[in-house]
Parts: sequence; structure tokens; C-alpha cells
Amino acid sequence: MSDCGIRPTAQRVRIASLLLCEPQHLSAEQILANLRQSGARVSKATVYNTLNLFAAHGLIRQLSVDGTRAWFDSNVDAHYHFHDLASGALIDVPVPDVEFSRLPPPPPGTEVDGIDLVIRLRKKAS
Amino acid sequence: MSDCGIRPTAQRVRIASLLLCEPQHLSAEQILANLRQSGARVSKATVYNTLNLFAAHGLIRQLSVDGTRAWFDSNVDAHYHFHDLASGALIDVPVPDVEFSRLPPPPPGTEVDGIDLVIRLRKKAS
DNA sequence: TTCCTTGCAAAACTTTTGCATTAAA
DNA sequence: TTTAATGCAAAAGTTTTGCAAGGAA
Repeated sequence: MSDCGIRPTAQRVRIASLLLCEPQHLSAEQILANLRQSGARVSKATVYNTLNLFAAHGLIRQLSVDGTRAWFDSNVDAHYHFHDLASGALIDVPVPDVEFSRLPPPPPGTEVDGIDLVIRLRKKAS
Repeated sequence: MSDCGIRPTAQRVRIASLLLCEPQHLSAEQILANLRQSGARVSKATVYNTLNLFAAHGLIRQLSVDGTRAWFDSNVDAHYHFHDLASGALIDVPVPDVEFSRLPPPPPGTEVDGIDLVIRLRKKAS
């Protein structure tokens, strides 16, 4: 963490270890609740500050999947998502599982910064 | 509009003609401002009610592109989007411009409801 | 000490809701 | 006349900000 020029305070270390020990999709509120349950003294403002800081340094990725809130993804490798509409769950889809045989050329003066792919899932009818 | 069982009130007709006369991506606030500029008497609550109503009936589509607000797309045909990170602009990408040669199978008990594809664009470096 | 970070509360924003009034059928 | 939609203001939910106090270097 200090590699990035981020000062490793107690709160930041706890947030980092919560997110980075395994791939997860968490909201700010979930992170706050989780930290407090495990006895940490953290404020909501610090959680948001820290998540924004981590995202700015590329340690985590912020997702816009539903309009309701931001989700923070500890997997910063390129990948895509399933979104289960019934449960709201997010499931990672590795890059090799998707292959594009055609993509539109970016408009003049622009280049592709990244591709966000969300495959929405519903309960099977049949 | 009344085909869908929606009562065509003055406000709804104005919102519909603003959105549906040409393909557009607008926020609720933009729609409200636009209507008031053209002399309409509309409240914010009615704009939101109407947009949610139209979306529920499949007349428009709600997009989650950035976390900041919802965008309402008057193009309900299947399609994808470019998202210009510099300007925030959304540009439609027609379905035939994208071709998937591989997609992951949906998890057991689920089926694909839809695919949201957003190609993020930045200013070309070179 | 000096600078950065935290916590708290309040503010800012988007979206929803309650309720009396108004308009549509 | 009956039912549904509107407008306003207030509420709800998420995220940001201001500022005094606390902690790291």
C-alpha cells in the first residue's frame, strides 16, 4: 500500500485487508458494517475517502451496475460481470470466457479506455 | 401512448415527444429543464414518475453508466454504447457492430436477460 | 512540529413519497 | 362523479465536505 504513496493508517489497512484478501464486490455501507462488527473504529467519511483513494490508485475498481449505489471490486484485472437481477449478486466473468469477433472502431480522436460488459441474469423460465 | 394503458396527460405527452421524437440520452434534470424552458408547467416529481412509468412499459430504457445519475435512453431497440469519459457523452452502438464469438454459459437456473456493453473512450494519446 | 488523516455533523445530490389539489374519463 | 395524475414539500438514500481533534513522520 505504501508503495503507492498511500500512508498506511489503521483504517486503511483494515479496509485493504477486507477487500483485498479475496475477490469481492462490496458497497461502502457493507464495508463500514463489516469493519464495525469486527470491532474497528471507523467513520463513514473515512470509508468513502479510502475507497476513492484506493480507486484513484488502481487498487480497486468502482462499478456502476445498478443506479442505487457504487460497488467496489477488489479484482482490478480486466474482467466482466454477471448480474443476477433476482439477488443483486455480481459474479466475475474472466476475460477468456468472452471473445469479440467484431467491435466498432472508436470515433476519430478517441481510443478505447476499457470495456464494461454486464450480462444480466434472470431466473430460468422453463 | 394510450395503447399501453397510460393516460396521456399534458405532461406525459410533452415528456414523450421530447424523448421519442429523436434518439436521445437525457437525465431527469435535463428533461425538467428542457420542458420548463419551453414553457411547460411540470414538477420534478412528475418527471420522475413519468420516466419510471415509461421505463416500466418499455417505452424508454434506463441506463447505469456512471454512478452519478440515471440516463434515459429513448432507443429501446437492443444496442450498446460508447461512453466518452472526457465529455460524458453517450453514443449508440448498433447491435451488428458488435459480434461475440464466445460468451460464458449462464449459471444453472438462470438465463440471460440482456447484455449491457459500454465501451469507454478517452482522448487519443498519439 | 508539520502535514496528513480521522470523525462527526452538516451539506449536496438524486430519487421517492405523502397528501391536498387538479385534471382526465 | 369517480378515478388517477400533478405539484409541492418533505423524506430517504448515497456520497461529499468543512472543520476541529488526533496520529504519523
